[in-house]
Amino acid sequence: MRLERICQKMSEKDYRLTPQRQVILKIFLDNMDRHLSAEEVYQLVKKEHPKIGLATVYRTLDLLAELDVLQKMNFGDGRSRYELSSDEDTHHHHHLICLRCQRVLEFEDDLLEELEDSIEARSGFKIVNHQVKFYGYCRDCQEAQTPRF
Amino acid sequence: MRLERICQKMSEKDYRLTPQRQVILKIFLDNMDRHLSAEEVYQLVKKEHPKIGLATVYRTLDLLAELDVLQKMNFGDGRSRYELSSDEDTHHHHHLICLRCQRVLEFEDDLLEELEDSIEARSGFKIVNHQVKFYGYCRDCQEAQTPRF
DNA sequence: CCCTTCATTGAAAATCATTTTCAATAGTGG
DNA sequence: CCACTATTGAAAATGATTTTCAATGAAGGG
Repeated sequence: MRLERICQKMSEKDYRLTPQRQVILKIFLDNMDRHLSAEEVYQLVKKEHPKIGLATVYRTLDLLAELDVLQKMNFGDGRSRYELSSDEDTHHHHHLICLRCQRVLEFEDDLLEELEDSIEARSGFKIVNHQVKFYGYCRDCQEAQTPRF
Repeated sequence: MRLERICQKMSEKDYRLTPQRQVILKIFLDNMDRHLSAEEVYQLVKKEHPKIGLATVYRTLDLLAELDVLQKMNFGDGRSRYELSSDEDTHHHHHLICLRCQRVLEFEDDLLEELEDSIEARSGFKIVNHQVKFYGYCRDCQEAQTPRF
């Protein structure tokens, strides 16, 4: 999502784009490929804004998730992770989580649309969002001989 | 999953089927349609086995999830939830989570198989499991006029 | 049987992520 | 410049889950 659109969303609801929030947003714009936890964001933010509090990070992440600027997700490691939302509707991707190295890969795909339509038609449930995670083994770990666990 | 198969899995790894574990398993066999949290399991177990400790519940849930007897899942309400695994491979279902009433509906479906195959072919990632959640509004809540939030 | 061993248990304490409280700060509109 | 309210940082509180530890108990060997 572009910064302009984000600012628009924030001012629509009378939220201020404070320096702390700017820094946090920048973290996400600079790390589009990562799925950051609150603690990780905190560590990154502190480099530019050392006196920020962890609570502010949590509050900002909540706020941005509320605005749909961030997607809050759970990869089963006991903490929430966040990534920038894709630009309205387009650009769908799923997460492939490696059971061996714990890496999270992204995978572009639109096929889920059909599935959603089919479910809506059959169940009467109106779907507005989804979260899909595939667990398995990435290419590297399939080849690796050494079991890690 | 049938009890027999579960016992088999446990003895394979030298785990004992203690009374506490039996009661917990029974809870799941008697509540196949629910997605119980540890606390909920604890409350149900206490009726039959009042002096069980919460820690034992957590330990047993971990153990059963480890054995793939239970699926550990997260519906975003801050606690893990568990359900009996379906019998090997067959019987796939997804979860439809209502954003208004928070109810979790189940939906039978096999269409994801194709998607998995397609992803495996294109990404080289070997998928062994998946977790799919659809967020939206159930039939009742679509009709309801009163917004809940 | 009795004894040793080791998994299991309950209760309490500890941990960890997240949320709340509260007083201080800082933008904004007048 | 003032008043109002959003926002912040630090500390305390919360809530789920995990760990610790001593006590219990089942299983096998002698």
